[in-house]
Amino acid sequence: MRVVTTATPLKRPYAARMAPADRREQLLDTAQEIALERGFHAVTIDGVAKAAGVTRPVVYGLFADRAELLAGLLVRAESRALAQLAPALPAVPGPEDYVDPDALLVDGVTAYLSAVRDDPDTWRVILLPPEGAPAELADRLHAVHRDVLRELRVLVSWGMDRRGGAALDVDLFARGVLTLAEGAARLLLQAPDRYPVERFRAFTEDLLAGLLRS
Amino acid sequence: MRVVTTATPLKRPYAARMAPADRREQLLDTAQEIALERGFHAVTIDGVAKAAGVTRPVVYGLFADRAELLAGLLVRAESRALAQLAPALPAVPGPEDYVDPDALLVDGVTAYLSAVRDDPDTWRVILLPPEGAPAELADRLHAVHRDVLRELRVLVSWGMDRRGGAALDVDLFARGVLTLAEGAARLLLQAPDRYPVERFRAFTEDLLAGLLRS
DNA sequence: GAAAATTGCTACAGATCTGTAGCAACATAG
DNA sequence: CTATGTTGCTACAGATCTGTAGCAATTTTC
Repeated sequence: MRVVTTATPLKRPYAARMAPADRREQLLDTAQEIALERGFHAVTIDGVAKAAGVTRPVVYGLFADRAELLAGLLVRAESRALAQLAPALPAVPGPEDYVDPDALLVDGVTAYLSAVRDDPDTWRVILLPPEGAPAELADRLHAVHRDVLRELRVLVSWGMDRRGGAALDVDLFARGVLTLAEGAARLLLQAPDRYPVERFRAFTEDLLAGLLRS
Repeated sequence: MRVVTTATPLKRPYAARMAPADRREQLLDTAQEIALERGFHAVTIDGVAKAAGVTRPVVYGLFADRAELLAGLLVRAESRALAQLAPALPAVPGPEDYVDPDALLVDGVTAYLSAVRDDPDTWRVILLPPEGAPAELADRLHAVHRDVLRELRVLVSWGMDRRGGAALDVDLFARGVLTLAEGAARLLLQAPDRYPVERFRAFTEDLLAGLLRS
C-alpha cells in the first residue's frame, strides 16, 4: 500500500559538514516536516536524524532529547509568528481614543488570518493539537493562550463599554472570539481557496452589523 | 523525580477468568483511562494489558491490534453519546412548523452541554484531539463531523429564513456554531464549576437577543 | 603540508513495543 | 471426580527507539 520513501544507502556517505547553527536550523526544518506530515508524536530523534541524512549523535549534539527538539520547534514558530503579527495587529486604543470597536475587531481578525495565510507552516505548528508533545510543552502553549486571553478580555471589555448595549459575559465573549479565530485559521490552512481571508472578513462585518447598537 | 506506580508482582497470579464480552469491556475501560490521562498516543496493547493485570495475548484475543482497540473505544463512546443525545435534542421543525429559531438554538446547545456534563468521560474521548490515533480513526471522526455540519447547515438556513434580516454566510455560520459548542464543551469539561451549563445558556440567549431582527 | 580543532560515524547496551506458538490452569458437564 | 473446552500464561523473535563511548574523516591554522 505504501512505498518506502528513502532507500538509505548501506554505507552512509559522510554527510556534508555544517556549522552548528546551520545544522540546528536544518534539523528543525526536518522535524517540522515530519510533525506537519504525521503529527508531533511521530517526531523522534532517530527519525529526524535519518530524514536529515545524518546519524543520531549529530542530533544529540544539538538537542539533549526529544523534548528539547520539540521545544526548539515551537519556540522558533512562536517567534516567527510574533514577528509577523507585531507590525500587523492594530494598536490597542487608549481610553480616550475614538476608535470604532467593530472596525478594530475586523482589522484584528484580518491581520491574524493574513499572517496565517502568508506563513502557513509556521502556524500549522502552533495550531496543531499538541498531543504527543511532552506535557511541559503543552503547558507552554497553554500559557501563551492565557496571555492572549487576558489581553483579549481587556479589549472586549473596552469595546462593549464603547459600543453600549446589553452587557455580555466578557470572559465567554473573549474566549468565543479566540476560538472562532483559531477555527477560521484552521479552515484557512485546510482549504485556502474555499476559505480566503476576505470571506472571513466579510462574514465578521456582516455579523457585527447585525449586532444591536442600542 | 517520578515514583514507579505499580510494582508488578514477579509471578503473575493468574488473573480472574472472564467471559470475552466482559473482558472486552474491562479492556476498553482500561484503555479509556489511559487515553484520558495521557492521551491517545499513550494507548498501547502492552500498556493496556499491564494496567488491566493481564498479559498481552489476552488482549490480542479480543483486538487484532492497536487500531482495532482504539476503534472499539471510539465506537463505544459514539454510541453512548448518541444514546444520550437522541432523546434530548429538539426535533428539527418541518417547513410549516412555527418554532422560534433562537429558542431552538438555545435548547440545542443546552441539551448538548447537559449531555457532556452528565457523562464527561465519554465526551472527553470524543473531544480529545485525535493525534496519536491511526489516520483511519481520525477520518472516522471527520466523517461524523461532516454529517453534523450538513444537518447544521440545513437548520441554520431554515433559521435565517424564518428570522429574516440580512443574509449571512450559512456555511461559516454553521461551522461557527459547531466550533463554539465544542469549545464550550471543552471548557465545561475542564472546569465545570466555573463554567456551568446555565452560564452558556444565558450567554447564548443574551447574544441572540442582541442580533438584529429586521 | 602537518598539527589541532571540529564535525560526523560506528557500535554497543538497554528499554519498550509488537505478534505468535505452545503450554498450564481453571471450570463445567457428564 | 474425570474429560473436555475455555481462558490465561510463558517464552521467543523481531522492530524501533534512546543515549553514550570511542574512533574516523574533514577543515582550518600555522
